[in-house]
Order: sequence, then structure tokens, then C-alpha cells
Amino acid sequence: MFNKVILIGNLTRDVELRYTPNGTAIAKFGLATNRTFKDNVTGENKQEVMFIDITVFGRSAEIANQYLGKGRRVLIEGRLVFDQWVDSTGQKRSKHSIVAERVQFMDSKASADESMNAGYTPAPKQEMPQKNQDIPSIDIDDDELPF
Amino acid sequence: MFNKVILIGNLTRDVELRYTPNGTAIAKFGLATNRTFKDNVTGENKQEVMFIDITVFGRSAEIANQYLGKGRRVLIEGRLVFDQWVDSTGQKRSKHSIVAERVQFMDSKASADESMNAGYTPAPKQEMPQKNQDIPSIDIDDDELPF
Amino acid sequence: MFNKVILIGNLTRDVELRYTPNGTAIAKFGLATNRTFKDNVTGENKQEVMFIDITVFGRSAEIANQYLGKGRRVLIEGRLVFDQWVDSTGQKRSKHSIVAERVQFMDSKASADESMNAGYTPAPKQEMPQKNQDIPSIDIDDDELPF
Amino acid sequence: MFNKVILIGNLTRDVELRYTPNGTAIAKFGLATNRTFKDNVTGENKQEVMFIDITVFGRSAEIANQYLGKGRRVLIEGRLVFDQWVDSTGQKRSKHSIVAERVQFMDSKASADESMNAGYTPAPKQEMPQKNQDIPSIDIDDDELPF
DNA sequence: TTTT
DNA sequence: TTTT
Repeated sequence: MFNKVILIGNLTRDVELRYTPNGTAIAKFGLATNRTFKDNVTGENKQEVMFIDITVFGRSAEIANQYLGKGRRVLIEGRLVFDQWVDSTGQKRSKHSIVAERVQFMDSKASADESMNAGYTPAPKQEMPQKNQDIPSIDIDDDELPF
Repeated sequence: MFNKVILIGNLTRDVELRYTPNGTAIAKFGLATNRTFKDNVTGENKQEVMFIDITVFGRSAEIANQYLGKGRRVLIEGRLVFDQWVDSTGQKRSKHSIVAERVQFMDSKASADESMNAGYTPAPKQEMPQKNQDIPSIDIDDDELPF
Repeated sequence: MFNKVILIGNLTRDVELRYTPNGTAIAKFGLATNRTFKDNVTGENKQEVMFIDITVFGRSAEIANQYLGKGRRVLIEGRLVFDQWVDSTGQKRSKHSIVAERVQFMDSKASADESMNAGYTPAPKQEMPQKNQDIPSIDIDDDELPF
Repeated sequence: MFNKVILIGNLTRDVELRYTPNGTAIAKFGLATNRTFKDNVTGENKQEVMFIDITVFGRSAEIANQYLGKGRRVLIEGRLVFDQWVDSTGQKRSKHSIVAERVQFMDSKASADESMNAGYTPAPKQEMPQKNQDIPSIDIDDDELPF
């Protein structure tokens, strides 16, 4: 079977990093992906937002924690997962999220400037490394997934 | 922004077809996508299932309703959506699903035979059209999305 | 069957626009996609470039021609095609290219500034329309493919 | 940047396996992906075939060599590459191909039967392992790419 | 709520 | 619970 999700969006909150008992890093953050479309009955431009939670494992988790923060734009490649559990009141609960196998930074210093111009600063936790001014994306392709 | 989902999975229930007031067909069904993986702590083979609801619009909806049924295998290409609403008890509810822009049939008569051999018959509502015996997938690429 | 290509890259030349006898617009341009990787024998950082020709049909072709130019960054979604022909000397020739079903602008005014800062100006043929300063990508999803 | 190709197609020749001096397995084979479409000027159904060469590295290469052969159907996930070289006559040559990061078997015993019915037998080099008769795809996701 |  |  096949299960692939590719999203470009902005972090809705800062990265939370924790570790499993056996030392695997796990990063979690929220993502918002906007879609603008023309409502074909009213004809007006509308926007819909898709919010979803992202989980990253391994070294990518640590890199995400180091360089990403609320507001940053990323490209996420991963798979959809569906968690089911029973909550404290005995209710069955379930939730979709994404396990990211790859996180690619989509904004650079210039994009940050842009955001500043627009009255908003994403506030990177740490200056993003940039080997090449012309390549504003940094790939943290991960091959250390624990599962 | 970008929002792309590609899944191969099996229908968990028959297609439900309805129409909007202005005549657009809307098909809904459930999809299950399995992932088998080796648990890297216990070392045993495990399977996790991802269930998600699929919505298809337009002519593809009618074709899906005509040829697909519970158990059939399909490839879905579409986008993740996130619906939020308030339920009858005043509770905020939300849910992820997929709007499919393309549905491709992944099993053919031969695959049906296979299923029969395995003691299971997907029971197509109607014989699937097959221009070519060697091409067991039928593409119902849709370009009539109403939104 | 399934044939999907998703690329982010920069135009290597300006868009050429022409029309078929029956009036369908066809836009062609080149794309370069860089990949940086660590050579795992020498350990040094290397870059490899993938060049490929892109064809767009219909209204997207006209929008691409209007707003895109050499140097601009785009996200391309489409399918791989393989053309075979016999050249003027009787030699069999062949070539891979991409038919784009979707072209999404990945740089905005701010990104242009960035390019300028890096000593390069993409020179848009026309100011890109921006409904929203904060959304630097414009989607020219096309549903009028002639084939 | 981003460079993703997802193809479902059939092997056009058997897998060739070789090893690099430092022991990395490299498998190569050809793939054909068909597209059926309605010519919208003549109205007739046509088929176009996209041929491309696939390279797989590491353990996936060995698994591909072990289980795949001419005619088998696979899902390929990888990236487009563009090779340029000078041939023995001093001519500049170039060629697109795909480096597969993942190869998923798309046919099972039943599909082989189907091919036999159609007068063609893909001739697996070795019986495909099947933990579960109902899951006809085997994933050889590779995380040992040398580059 | 669930498919194979 | 939300980003731009």
C-alpha cells in the first residue's frame, strides 16, 4: 500500500521536543496550510485553512527543534496516521496526524525580511545555516525513524 | 501553498452518493490504508491501519458510485481538509478527511479472482469497463470540482 | 497506472508561448532543480542539478507566460512524458520532459528582493498579483488540458 | 528544493545487479508507464507510453534483483536525475532517469495469473514472500542510499 | 463506524 | 489550540 502526504505550510506553534526512554528524539508541532479558491456560486475569493499536527523522529526532530519555530514555513513529506484511544472519561477518541519523514525549510533570511515588512517576525530560535545564499531551503531528510 | 495526499487503500464501506441543490454529485466513502513494519524494539512484524473518509465531487463521484464498493482497492490523489463545527450538544468538533481529485481503480477482474481465492469477493456493483486486459486500473480523473 | 512528478526549481529561460491551430495555448520553459548532498566517500558537500523541459497547456500557459521569467522559482506538478522522433539526419532521438498540470509561484516580491541581494534579478515580465501580501505563492491550477 | 517522482509501471527488462568498489549494490531496470486518454480532437482512445530507466541502491537493489523481473508491476518513489557525459565520439550526451528511494511490488500471484490469461507470464525469479495472502504489495523502502 |  |  502507499501513504504519502506532501504539505507546504506554516508552524502554528513552536516545536516541542521530547525523548523516548530509549533515547529517540520526538518533535511535535502544528502546521497550517492555506488554500485560496474562488467560490463558484458567489464568485468571491475564499480561504480555507487545514490544521494538522506533525510528528518528527530522530535527528530530524532535533534539527527541527533547533531551527524551526512558530510561523516558519516548511515543506513536509510524510504519511498520514490515525490514532485511536480511550480518554479519561471512557470516551473513544481518534485523531489524524502526520509522521514527517522529511522536513524542508521553505523560508530564508529574505523571507524573514518579507515577514518583517508585513509586520511579522517568525523569530528563528537560531540563525539558519545557509551554504548558499541562492538556496533558501534546508533539507533535513531523516533516515533514522524508529518505527 | 501545497497540499497533496496520495493513498492506496481499500474502501471500508460502500459509496454514498448525493447531490447538492445545484446538481453537483458528491460521493463519500471510507478508506483503509495498511502499513506493515517491523517494530524495532520487539522485532516483530506489526500492522497499523489508517482510516480516513474520502469525498469526491462531480462526474468522478458518479463513476465511483457506479464501479466501486466496499473492499475495492483504489489509489486516491487529493488534498487534506479539516472540518470544524459545533455539534448538537454545543461541543466543538473537528475532523480530517480527504477531497479526492482523482480516483484510480487498482483491482481488476483478475484481482477480484484473487480475492475470491482468498475467500473474499469485493462484489462490484457493475462490471468494470476494461479497454485493455493488461491495464487493470481505470482512471476517473476529475476536472469538474465545484470549489 | 500512475505518473506524478512534483518539483521545486528555477526557470532556466523565459517562457515561450505559442498556440495550436485550434487555439490552445502552449507554454514551454526550462527548469533547474538543485540537490545538495554530502558525498559519503569524500565527505564533502556536493550539488547536483537536474535540468528538464516543462510544457504547460491552456490558461495556465498564458498565466505562466504573463508572470514567470528566467530565474523565478516555481513548484511544478505534472507527469513525465517521453518523446521519440526521427531527426533530420534519420537518427532516432528521444527525450524526457514534463507536462505540468499545475504551476505554483514560489517567490514573491520579497524573494525577488532576496535575489537582488544575491546579485541577481529575475525580472518579472509583469508585477505578480498578490491578493494577500502574506501569501507569496500563486496557484495556476489548470483544468483545461487538451489531451 | 524538492524533486519527487511517483510512478506505477511495469519492468521492461530484468533487473541488472552490480556492485560499486566499496560494496554498494546497484540495481538497474527499465520501466514503462502507460497513460490512456481520449484525444479531444479525433475523440478516439489513445495510449501513450513513458519509458524511463530506474536505479536502486543498497539493500533495496538486492531485493529488487531477487524478486522482480521483466513484466512485473511496481510503484516507484524517487527523484529525477539528469546525467550528462561525453560519448566515445566526443559528442555531448545527456539522459534523464530515476533514482528510486522506494520500490513497492504491485502484483501478486493473482496478478501473475492475470498476465498469463493475457498470454504473458512475468516469470518471477523467485516466489515472492507474502506474510499475508491479502496484501499483494511488498515494500522495500530503502534507507541505505550511498549518496 | 471500518478494508485487505 | 492555531500559521501566513
